[in-house]
Amino acid sequence: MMYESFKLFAGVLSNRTRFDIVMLLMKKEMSVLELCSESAYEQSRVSHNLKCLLNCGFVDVEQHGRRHVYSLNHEMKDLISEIENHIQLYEARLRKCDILREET
Amino acid sequence: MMYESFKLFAGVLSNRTRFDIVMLLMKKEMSVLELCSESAYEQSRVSHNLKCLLNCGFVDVEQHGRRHVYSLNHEMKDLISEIENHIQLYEARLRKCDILREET
DNA sequence: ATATCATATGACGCATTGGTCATTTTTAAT
DNA sequence: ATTAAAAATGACCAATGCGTCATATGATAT
Repeated sequence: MMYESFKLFAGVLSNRTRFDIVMLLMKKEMSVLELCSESAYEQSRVSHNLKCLLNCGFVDVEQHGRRHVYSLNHEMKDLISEIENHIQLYEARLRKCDILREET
Repeated sequence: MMYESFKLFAGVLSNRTRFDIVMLLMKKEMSVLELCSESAYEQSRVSHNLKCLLNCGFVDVEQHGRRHVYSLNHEMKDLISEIENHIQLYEARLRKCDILREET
């Protein structure tokens, strides 16, 4: 079981589009179009990936008129910011292994 | 940059074969054949994935005669056991969302 | 030197994933 | 009721990832 949930978690976030969306939603809740303009990804792309995030419990939606406002699930928010810390550690370790290129 | 390292980390572990190998190496260091028999994966499969794990800094090798003994990078070991804790949290959350099926 | 054991590598094929385009659904405004 | 705005969906295609099979490399023992 452990693995299924890890795979789900990792799979969701190891995609640039979804990762970016999640990071945007870390700041504030947004509608689909707002996410589009902030991310510069096209609408259907954002929608498809929001659906995925919704299915996996990463985000919640609330509908106001014709805007669907997406927010990061507040429990996920905590979890993700903790993961962020770990990743920074991991980054440092990867650099030691010369896996990651230095930024230009 | 953050994303690249996350993707690397997540990508490596969101594969059943590698995940299993890592979990086996959490217990003790092993040769390729030992990993094969413990995991029931065939040799080339294990080798390919060990190479990946090696490239990403997850594991180290030491050669004794014709045995190549793989061990979990000790820094990674800490990191992974911390991640394990988070995943348990995440699992609980996913269950609340009815994403994960109950075990049979 | 040859045979055998342990591991690594390469090439190929299948399956999965993800993005795009076009279209549809839903809601609000006039 | 029609139009326009906002979001969702479906189908298709391209790219990627992964496992398998066959083969190669390296190391030890005889």
